[in-house]
Amino acid sequence: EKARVMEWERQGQVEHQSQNGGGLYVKVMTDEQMELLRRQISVYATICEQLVEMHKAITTQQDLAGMRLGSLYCDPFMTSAGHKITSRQRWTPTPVQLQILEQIFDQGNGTPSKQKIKEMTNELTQHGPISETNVYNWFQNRRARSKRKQSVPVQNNAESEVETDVESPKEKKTKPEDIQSFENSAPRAENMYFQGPEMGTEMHCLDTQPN
Amino acid sequence: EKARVMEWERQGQVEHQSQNGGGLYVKVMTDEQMELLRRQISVYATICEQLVEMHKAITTQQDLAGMRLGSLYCDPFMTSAGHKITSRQRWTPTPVQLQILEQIFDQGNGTPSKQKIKEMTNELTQHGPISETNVYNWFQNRRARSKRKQSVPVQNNAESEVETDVESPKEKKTKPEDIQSFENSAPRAENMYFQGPEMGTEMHCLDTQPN
DNA sequence: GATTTATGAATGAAGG
DNA sequence: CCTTCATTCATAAATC
Repeated sequence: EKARVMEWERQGQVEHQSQNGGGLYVKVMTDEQMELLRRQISVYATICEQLVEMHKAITTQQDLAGMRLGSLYCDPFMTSAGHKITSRQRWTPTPVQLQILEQIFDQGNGTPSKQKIKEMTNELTQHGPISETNVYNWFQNRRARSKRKQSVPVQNNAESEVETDVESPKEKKTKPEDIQSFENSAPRAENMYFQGPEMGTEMHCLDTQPN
Repeated sequence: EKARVMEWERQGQVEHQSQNGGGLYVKVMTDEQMELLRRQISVYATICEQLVEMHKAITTQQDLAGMRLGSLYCDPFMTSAGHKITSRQRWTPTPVQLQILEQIFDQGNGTPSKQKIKEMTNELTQHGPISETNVYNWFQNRRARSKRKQSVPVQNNAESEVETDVESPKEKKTKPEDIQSFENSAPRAENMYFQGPEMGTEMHCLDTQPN
């Protein structure tokens, strides 16, 4: 039942749109499925809101006592896949950092100058460890990869080698610019974009000020 | 407006399926949009889990139990949901594709150029769904893993440590020690808020599974 | 059907 | 900038 949300992903038919000569695969979902999704998302939104509120209240009232409970959360489930915590040897942007970076990136002001990077780094430091090199690399990678960011049409190959006479259904990476503009049409995406699993690394240290 | 998440609903095309005689309207979304949605949901799921865990820890510890937030744990899907709510489908090579790929790989022609990948993809499409990205990834992984396989079975002498000595044959590897200056300091919970909790309206307490 | 393994994919960093 | 590599994550497949 937990996978109900994305159920449509599996049962949804795959439509072959043969417009423009080049085929384009798209997923199809019914209104029912969409409504289901909408509800599920709403649930999450509400829960998050409530939890955040509560947590705020609790930590505030607890702040008086000056209790430190940071390390207490460490284990619960930041290891969603049962991995070791200490294995990080390379920088990983915190959710907040990611948000900020994405935001700046979306402003499309091309390559950030060295000066700008310095500023950014300075700002981002407030949200976690980061270096100018990290920022620089991030922008490099982000730009480079935004080009082939086209969604990979991963379709299940239920049966082996069906001779589908398709030409090249998944090559919609015609122009990077097109994709770019397409991405812009999904506005708030970046604001919510935290890449789940890594988040735990930051969250568990909820104590605001280690004295 | 709380319906931002469903933005794709507006931009997605609407397909008219005239099957069954009676027309049936369905929404259409691209893979990219779907991936976006998936991530958004994943974000919520993770945040919820985190918050719940933290909250549990706090309330358990201080035991003052003044606030009754137990109702928040009541959600049926929270406990079992997690990251599993949104699952990504991934490409799996068909036997024939795999065979071809292995064959090409064995020819030792190192890194396949972009052009070569395109050709291969084109060829492999005859034997099942596949994209250039898939091919690219496959070669990357194949090479990386064949390299790693080599370095492992080298030790057969008087050996005592068999746990952390599987270093890659590189010497420029970073320090194995995790002297990382303590993950991150204090990412306040507020930082995790997303500017759109207002999208939940019709939902309050879960237990919504339309089962 | 719960765990473990194999492997496709994501990404930070280095090289050119 | 672009490409490549190393590492990690997530999940399909395999195993128990």
